[in-house]
Amino acid sequence: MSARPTDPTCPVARTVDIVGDRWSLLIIRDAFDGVRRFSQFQRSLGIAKNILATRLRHLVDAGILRAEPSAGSSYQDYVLTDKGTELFDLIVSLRQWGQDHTFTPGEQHSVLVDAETGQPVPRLSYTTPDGTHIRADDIRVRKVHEAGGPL
Amino acid sequence: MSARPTDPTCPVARTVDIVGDRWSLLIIRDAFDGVRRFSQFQRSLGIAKNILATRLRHLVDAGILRAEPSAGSSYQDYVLTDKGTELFDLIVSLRQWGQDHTFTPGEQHSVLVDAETGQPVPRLSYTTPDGTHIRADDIRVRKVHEAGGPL
DNA sequence: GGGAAACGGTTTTATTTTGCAACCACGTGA
DNA sequence: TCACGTGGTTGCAAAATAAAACCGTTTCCC
Repeated sequence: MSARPTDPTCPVARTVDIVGDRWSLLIIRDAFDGVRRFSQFQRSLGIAKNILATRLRHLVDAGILRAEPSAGSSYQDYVLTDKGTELFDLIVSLRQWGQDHTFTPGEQHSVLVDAETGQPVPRLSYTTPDGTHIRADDIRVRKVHEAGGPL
Repeated sequence: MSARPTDPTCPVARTVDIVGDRWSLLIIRDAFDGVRRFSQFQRSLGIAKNILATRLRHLVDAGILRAEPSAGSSYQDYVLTDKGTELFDLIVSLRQWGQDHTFTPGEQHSVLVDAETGQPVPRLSYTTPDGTHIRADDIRVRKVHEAGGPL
């Protein structure tokens, strides 16, 4: 996806190189919403067919989507692989920030609901395994060239 | 940033319209790492100056960065606003997925460490306020046109 | 089975975005 | 003051994206 490789030691940069463009992110969002077929993506996104084709190819090549035969049809479905499904947190992050910062109070938007009960999902936050919340000030990034003990 | 407005009821789409491109995301990443000056961004990213200028302008217009006078200089700093700082989860999501899926076992990469102790931050996961972990299968998206009670 | 429409693309061509290099005014440092 | 760094802008070339036409296959429907 990326022209020139970005900082090769930064996981953020590597992810951005793979999914860091408008259409890829929206395709992945749709995939989480159950969109599977070429024409469904096209209608949902209003994307040109040629660029949809190249994006799907890239995402398949990247192991994020898998093309598999569609049930009861000779066409194929594009479905999230496990690797793709693990982009869930990323889509949630996009969604939550969008809810918080791009809608006026009364404005309607789609919401996450519990698959069983249909109840809205409360706001999610990042925590460590022991339940501690982490915010931006709590951490910093240690680059690979910095000292810091073995691994 | 976006040519044609995407689905106006989807918070994911709105966020993608604002920060859903390679350079904006990397600029925001750098901002979290303490980069503040035009030339620092330029050197860190290897980005052309004209496109850096337009991206910074967009991010300032979007309220994600703020241009403020640099301490002890007549130049200015670009610093994250509160709105921008709340993109922290998004950058963490990019980072964690990148760590998990774009590095081979032995390969070195930058890591998040505790600002105080310098210890690596354990893997973060999304939880509800009562501590429940949420995964992709647990939820679905309810679109605005679907019924679902008031609001 | 036959015709029409939908599907899943590819190709061609136009438009937009990006990247590069040169340039420039202002600040700063020696 | 003289050179260099900063923070851009401008003009041009290259690349990515978008729109439209086209095309073989599949499915729908009678």
